[in-house]
Amino acid sequence: MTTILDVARASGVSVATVSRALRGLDRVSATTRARVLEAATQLHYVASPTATSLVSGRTRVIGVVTPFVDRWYFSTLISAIEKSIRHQAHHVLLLDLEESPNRRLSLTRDMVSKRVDGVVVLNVMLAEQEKVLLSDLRLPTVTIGNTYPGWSSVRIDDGATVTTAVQHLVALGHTEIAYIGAVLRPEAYGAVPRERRDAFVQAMRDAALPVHRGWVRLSDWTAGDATVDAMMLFSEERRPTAVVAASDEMALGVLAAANRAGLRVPEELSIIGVDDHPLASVFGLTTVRQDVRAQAAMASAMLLRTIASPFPPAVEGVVLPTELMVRDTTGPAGRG
Amino acid sequence: MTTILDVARASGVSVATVSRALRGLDRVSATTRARVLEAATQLHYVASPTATSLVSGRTRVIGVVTPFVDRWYFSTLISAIEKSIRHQAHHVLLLDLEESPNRRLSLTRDMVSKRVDGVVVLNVMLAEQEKVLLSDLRLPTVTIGNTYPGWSSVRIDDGATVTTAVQHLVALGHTEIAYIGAVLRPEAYGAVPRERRDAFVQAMRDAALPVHRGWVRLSDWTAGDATVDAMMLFSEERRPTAVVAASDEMALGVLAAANRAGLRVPEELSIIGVDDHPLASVFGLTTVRQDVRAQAAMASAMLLRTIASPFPPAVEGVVLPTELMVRDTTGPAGRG
DNA sequence: ATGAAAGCGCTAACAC
DNA sequence: GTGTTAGCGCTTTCAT
Repeated sequence: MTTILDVARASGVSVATVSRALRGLDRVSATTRARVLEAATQLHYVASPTATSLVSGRTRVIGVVTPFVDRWYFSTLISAIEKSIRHQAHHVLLLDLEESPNRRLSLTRDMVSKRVDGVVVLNVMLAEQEKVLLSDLRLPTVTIGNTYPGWSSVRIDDGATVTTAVQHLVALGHTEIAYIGAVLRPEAYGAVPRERRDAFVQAMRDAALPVHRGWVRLSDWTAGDATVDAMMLFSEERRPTAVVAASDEMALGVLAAANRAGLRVPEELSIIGVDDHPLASVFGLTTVRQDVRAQAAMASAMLLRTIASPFPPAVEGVVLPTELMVRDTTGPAGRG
Repeated sequence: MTTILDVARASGVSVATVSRALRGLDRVSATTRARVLEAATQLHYVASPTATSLVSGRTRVIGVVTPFVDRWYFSTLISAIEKSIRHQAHHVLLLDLEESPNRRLSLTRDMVSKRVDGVVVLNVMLAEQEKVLLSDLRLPTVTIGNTYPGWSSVRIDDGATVTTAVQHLVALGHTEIAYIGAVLRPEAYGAVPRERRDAFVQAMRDAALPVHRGWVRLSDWTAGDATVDAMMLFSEERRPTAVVAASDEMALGVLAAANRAGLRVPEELSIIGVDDHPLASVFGLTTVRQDVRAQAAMASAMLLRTIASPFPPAVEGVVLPTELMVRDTTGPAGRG
């Protein structure tokens, strides 16, 4: 490994000058700088991030706290965060809290302490202790999806997504509407599932429509689970004419179930999701779109700004818009 | 931030003793160790990874070089790698090479130099220069999917997946078989697309079946692209009775296209994919399964072993088995 | 404009 | 068993 000392020797100056020259600081003559750069390139010199961090106290690493890394919403956020910060020479350290299907890891001090300059929390429901940890450490924190007092956040209006979905169906004349996507594990998914579920109930009430017993199904937020739920729904005597799924992945599960049950979509069953997952357009799924990458970009920018700023972090809450994408899985009621 | 010195003062010993005590080394009396531990806990002490790295020369960070982070195959690998190394107190640094739809970043010296202890390369086709870089840096490297001389690898027999798929269809009596998943950008996807495509042609030849002009479709390895390709296929006079897709995501795209074109599956069209994507079982997609998480676990274990070993890395090439999963999208030919 | 030297927080070699 | 001390590779005063 070539060190700064090697470069210094090769260019006949001191390490201090090399440091200045390479970082583009003042008080280095043009000729010296050229010489140093030459030597550095020659020797393939890269400053040790470790040593730089030790002296500067900054790691240029952002911790991304996430309940999953292999689900679309989360991997898309992670991807977009990385792309937003790479240009500022920052890196992503994965802080994956997934442990097993029914348990998650706690965010602990040794995961973040002296390791990261800031944290982006992706839609997990943090325990009090975990929040205290980040606060104690004075780590600038921005959340995506959830909100916590004292921290900046970027999100969509989750209730509104489902309200929009219900209103779309109501406008099509549907009255028999079921909902898939209530939640089993709030600590893994944050407040979003509850918000969407509550919004469903409220929107139905606002439309003076009944919410049938058993038509608000629990689900573990996966397509497979949603398929099972939908099959239950379809196997009963009285069937809904439309289903609102709290995510597109679940909506696809419902679509698959409908296919299997021989229900024509949308003639006999309308389906609407939330997200605009890449497969939504492929399957012609009507959905309420959210811009996941934009949320990641905003959150990253806010975090980097806070880290760079000498002032105490300003708390801002950004709510990004969503958009109804009418495609082929929703249609007028009463054609079955 | 509390440092080792704080702990030393609090427990009335030297920093050296604190260091030994906390790391469970010999030559520390039980009582002293207890006192140090007590103080450390009290003060919420966590050793600075930065300082430790500087002196040890090891970062306990593994770089994961990937062409995408938000696609199923890659995010699943990343997730599984993280879970395999977290127990050994190692972390994942994302080295995301995705830049824009049609270009990727180069792996550069400053991404890895002095930053990571080893690298897992996920199915990217590295340029000569990038390989030389990793070799120069003497970074232990394990690849998943691709193989390179001199590096250990974990993969499946990509050709065999497609051969299995073709043979399954042939056994069902199909003779008019199309293929979706040839490749546009080898540098982004590695050798896999070509291997699968070649295997298709060979398997057809072995079965004495013709490969029709235009029935080996290019695709950018996404469901959306596959849908477009499939629609082209379906719009022609002569239609295949079966389609082999090089991935499940593409197979789902074909399925969506079939739905749209009003083709009954599997009566009028059989579809088979590769992967066993979570949505494959949901949609009843017949596929050739690969165990992505197992590949990640093996590769991680090999890499960690190499890093820990004082000996020069042994090069091993592991090939994991695949398995035909017959579901509902394939059926006998000639029922359309 | 440049250099000498202190120090970031820790580990390891050596002394006692 | 425990302490002293010399670095690890950089940045940053402070001299000159």
